[in-house]
Amino acid sequence: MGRGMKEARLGGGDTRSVSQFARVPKSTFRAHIVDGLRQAILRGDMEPGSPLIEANLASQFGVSRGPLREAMRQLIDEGLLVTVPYTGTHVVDLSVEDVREIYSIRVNLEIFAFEQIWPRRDAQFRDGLVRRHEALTQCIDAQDDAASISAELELHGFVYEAAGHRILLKTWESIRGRLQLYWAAHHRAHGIRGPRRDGHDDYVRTALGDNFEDLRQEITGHMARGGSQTEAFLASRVQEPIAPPSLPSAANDAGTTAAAASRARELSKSVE
Amino acid sequence: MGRGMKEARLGGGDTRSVSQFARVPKSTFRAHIVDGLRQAILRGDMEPGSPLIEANLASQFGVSRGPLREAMRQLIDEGLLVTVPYTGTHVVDLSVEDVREIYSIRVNLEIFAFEQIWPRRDAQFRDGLVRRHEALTQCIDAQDDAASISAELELHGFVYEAAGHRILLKTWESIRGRLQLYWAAHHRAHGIRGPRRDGHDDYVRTALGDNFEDLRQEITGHMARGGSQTEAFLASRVQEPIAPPSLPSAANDAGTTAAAASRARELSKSVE
DNA sequence: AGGTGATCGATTGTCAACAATCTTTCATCT
DNA sequence: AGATGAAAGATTGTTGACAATCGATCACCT
Repeated sequence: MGRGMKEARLGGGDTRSVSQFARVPKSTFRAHIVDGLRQAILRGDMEPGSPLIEANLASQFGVSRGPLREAMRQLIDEGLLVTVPYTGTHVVDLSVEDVREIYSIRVNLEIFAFEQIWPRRDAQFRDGLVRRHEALTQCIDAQDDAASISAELELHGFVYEAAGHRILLKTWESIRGRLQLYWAAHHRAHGIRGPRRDGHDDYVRTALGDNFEDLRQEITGHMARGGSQTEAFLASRVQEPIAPPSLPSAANDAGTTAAAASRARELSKSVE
Repeated sequence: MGRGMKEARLGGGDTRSVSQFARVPKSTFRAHIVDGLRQAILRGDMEPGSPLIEANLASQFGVSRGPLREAMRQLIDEGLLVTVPYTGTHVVDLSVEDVREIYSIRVNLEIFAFEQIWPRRDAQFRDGLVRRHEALTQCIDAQDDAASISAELELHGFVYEAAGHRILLKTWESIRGRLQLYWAAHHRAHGIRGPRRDGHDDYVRTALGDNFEDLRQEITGHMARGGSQTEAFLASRVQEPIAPPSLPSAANDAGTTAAAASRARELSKSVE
């Protein structure tokens, strides 16, 4: 049926017309779907725990199941989806332990990022940081919570990008998705989100200052504040997945498949 | 064909099963191929930079291209393969910068791992560490270089497992592959590998001691030694790329997430 | 000769159908 | 009734064929 419609779809959905001489990204359906799906998940179009069925998503994206499966596989590796063979794939439902881990390793990674860039901080770095801080403040003033989440992630993410450390950046990106996912859920549940308007003033100030130790302490404290707030919220939920076995190397489990599947009620809304 | 095999890989997690009622064997061709391919790559069956063609591998594994593609996609995400759409997929060829990044972040992650487990070190931890250290020493004495590499990775990996931090562990695993890949190449090129027999004595001693600061310095020094040795090797070979002529270490990333990393990195330098 | 454009082979991307497996439902038995 | 087991429906896993793209080769034009 749709063999000949590929070109039209490809040209229509892409927004890369103004590149001066930038390498045109070789387009693949898979790449587009990864972006679209990730965006849909992070935007909260599908609640944590809700199932994703390949056939539906494939038709919604207008492609066949092949490319869609590969895209899903990538999001699984990113930690945004969890899957059980022959059974189903769901949006990840973060446990208290997960969020705790994210915050704890964030402290470590972000300090490492600053170690990398500390002697190389220049005007460009300063401007980038300040600009993103201002953007964040404006979003908070406008009480646009979704934008505030993105702006805060942009602010922190800028440090990772500026560090010029590819492995570090990739690690951050794999964490960022889940962090954003959690913040979105937190926001939906609590109505209002938490970042105070001056929550990042000290962060930016010490980041541009001359005392690394001050920055280290600020980051530690910053994360501790976010972490405790986070855990309080998660603890208030009754969900509480299975306690991991008391040993290291606890395999991650999406909880009992029956519970997860039956709990999944809201089917996927339109994704586009 | 036979479907009832073993080994299952849940998304993101490892194929570990613990309790007596562990989730069993749901088999997937993809899971088997991922393991087999990874093993082949790490074992050095295919040189860094050599191409992987889907049709050949598919017939070689006795499956169709679908599952094989998904398996390759996972190894791409792990950083063991690099791909260019419509063009080809190759075993990653690490650059000096890559190895430098690996070593630098290893210092950070391993110290973090010890921070996590430091107050919880018990007899089991001590035994595990000592046992792996002995295994490593034996491999070195036997002059079995391949086994030495695995043993050394087992020793360090044990710390990450014992930390009980899933994100940390996954990050380590994503690094471990490339590290092993590099060590194998190093070994093939130099004939003999480098770890002195007593190279880890101080490491294990401080890891089981009472002074965290000593351990921190030992790890930093340990990695610095490995790193400098590494860079000397890579620098010596920088003028002589491998057999495949038009090769890649310049722009080795796919149109997926890795592209974003490199793109962001370039952006931080260029104007905007 | 040097550059230019078409052609061919090889490889990856995509599709639609088929097979295996899981979950649920419902009839059956104790 | 409660448990047990078989059939049905739904979803994922797998396959082989087809289409799009890339790189190299070679004829052709200036």
